[in-house]
Amino acid sequence: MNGREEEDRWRIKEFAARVGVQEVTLRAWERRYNLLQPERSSGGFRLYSRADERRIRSMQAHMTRGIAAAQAAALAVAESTADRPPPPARPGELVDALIVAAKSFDATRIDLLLDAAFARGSVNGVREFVLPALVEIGLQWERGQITVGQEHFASHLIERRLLTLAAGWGEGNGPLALLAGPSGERHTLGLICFGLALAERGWRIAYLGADTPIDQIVDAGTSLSPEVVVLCALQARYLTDHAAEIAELGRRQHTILAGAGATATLAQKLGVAYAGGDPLAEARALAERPSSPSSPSATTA
Amino acid sequence: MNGREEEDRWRIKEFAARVGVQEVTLRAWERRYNLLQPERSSGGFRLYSRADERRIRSMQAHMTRGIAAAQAAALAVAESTADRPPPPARPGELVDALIVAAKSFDATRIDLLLDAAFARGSVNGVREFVLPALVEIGLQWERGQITVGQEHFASHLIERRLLTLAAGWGEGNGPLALLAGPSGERHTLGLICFGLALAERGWRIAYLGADTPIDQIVDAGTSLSPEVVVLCALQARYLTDHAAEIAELGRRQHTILAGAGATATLAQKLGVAYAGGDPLAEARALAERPSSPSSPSATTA
DNA sequence: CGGCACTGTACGGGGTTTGTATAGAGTTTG
DNA sequence: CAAACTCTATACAAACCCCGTACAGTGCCG
Repeated sequence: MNGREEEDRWRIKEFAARVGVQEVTLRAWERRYNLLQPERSSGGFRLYSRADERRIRSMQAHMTRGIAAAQAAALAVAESTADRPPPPARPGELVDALIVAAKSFDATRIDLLLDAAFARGSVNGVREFVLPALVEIGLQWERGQITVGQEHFASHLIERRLLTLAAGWGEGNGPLALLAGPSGERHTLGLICFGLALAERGWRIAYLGADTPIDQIVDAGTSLSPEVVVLCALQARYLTDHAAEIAELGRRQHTILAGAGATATLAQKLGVAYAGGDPLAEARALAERPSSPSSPSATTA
Repeated sequence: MNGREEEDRWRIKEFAARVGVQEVTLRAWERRYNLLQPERSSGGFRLYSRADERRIRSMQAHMTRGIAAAQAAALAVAESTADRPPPPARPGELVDALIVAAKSFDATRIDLLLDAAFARGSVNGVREFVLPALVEIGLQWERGQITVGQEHFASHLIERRLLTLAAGWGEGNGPLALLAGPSGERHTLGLICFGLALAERGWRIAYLGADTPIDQIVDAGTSLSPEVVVLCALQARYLTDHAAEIAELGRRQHTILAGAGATATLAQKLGVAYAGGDPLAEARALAERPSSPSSPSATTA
């Protein structure tokens, strides 16, 4: 974390744990894709560096986008070889710059920053930048370092930008996902991220936005017959307030609860699925599922 | 900004899911229509590129309009083979080329064309190219010669590009203009053009974007105290819905209504100014006015 | 009505990719 | 020195993918 390039070196076991890839697999990737070039100890042990970690992470990011291992590795290598004069200023700096821009109502600047954030692909931008920025903005707001207007301004712009990124996500012929926030809920960003991640995998998104009455969601559901319906709420009450309707919805459509307001137990009680974590990871899991399970009853807990 | 050569490559399964066409069918289209030319992995697996995706989407767009597969494929191939290298010089040709690029979902090509359009200055590019292109796109859309998806695709790209052009328009010492679209309004291009024209004449721009709640505009207005506030809406109701607040805003700041949704009578009723025409001309007129009229009451009809 | 072209899909035999397992031998470390 | 770690090389199996051919449904035409 401190500015200097610490000469960290990890042996394979620790490195494997660090990046979440099995040791065998690390060796295979090194051999097959030439992805890693760890130094060696005098006795021949691999010593991985931060650069290796970056390559692994990059490869993983590409794989979550649905690119096969070999191609993902090639991309990761190309990236790390390419001259990168504008090192995507570590996320923290971007977030700070964003806050400054928000304080002076400088939408153009914010858009530029978002450009930088998304330069490496929208999903990565969201994960590394947008989500952290939102957290930070929320914190500053709580601490009174930023006004409601500024907070709205920034999140509104981010939302608009994400929606721009989402241009045409309703087009095409991929499987269809219906996204909505139940009525009362006003936050859309989690929902949009979910949608972006799915769209990146070729899904078609029907986006109803936040604060949508359940019956309207049901309506849309029956008329569009999507592969899946995603309800995202940051507070449980927006879901529990409509428990009966949601359960009913779940009986007709494959339905998923997401967002901080959702819990596995609640989902189970309502007989619907639950996506608890990071929207990006959840979307990937969903995209990888065997598609169209004709009986929409699985309460995958 | 867009020199990325790190091209994604998808294997057939992912690609099929992405474009919503079965794998068998993809192979058939490749064989029968010569639509796709995927690279091959060393072992012979197909590796599809973005260009392939564009061709598929273009073909699908044609098919949804009722054209048979073979013809649709031929059209898609023709579009993708169309004059790629020569970035045309005459405005009319540029517009045509843009439409072609939009039809084949070719973002890179559109960016290239915009490059050419803006080579002689942003405002000229806007007047001679972007505005005519938007008009033409609208016409083709009405005539059913272009799909909604293609239209959105193009206008989002143009918007993003214009905003990039607008980088730094908030800096300097000129008079400050605050630009915003009232909530509900989602179109930004007119607003941005207005801002670009003002910026060209030395104005500083604070850009809040479209779909901004009025109270937030007021907020920003009091904190930035601009020379003028410009509200742009394509439909009258976005203005009339907030008549009272706008009138109130007009009492504090020199306020201008613009866009097709604004009318002289409406402006007069709200006690604010009105800019009826082409954004570029209006911006010029505004810039030429004797600045800071200390009594913000002129309802220039 | 019988061809006929067009299209999307099915099948089966045979390669590829990729994560993981195993075995035997060497290295680090307390 | 022994326990814990690693190394290389080889081997697998599951999931993927390739190709050629065949087939059924549809719409068109003589």
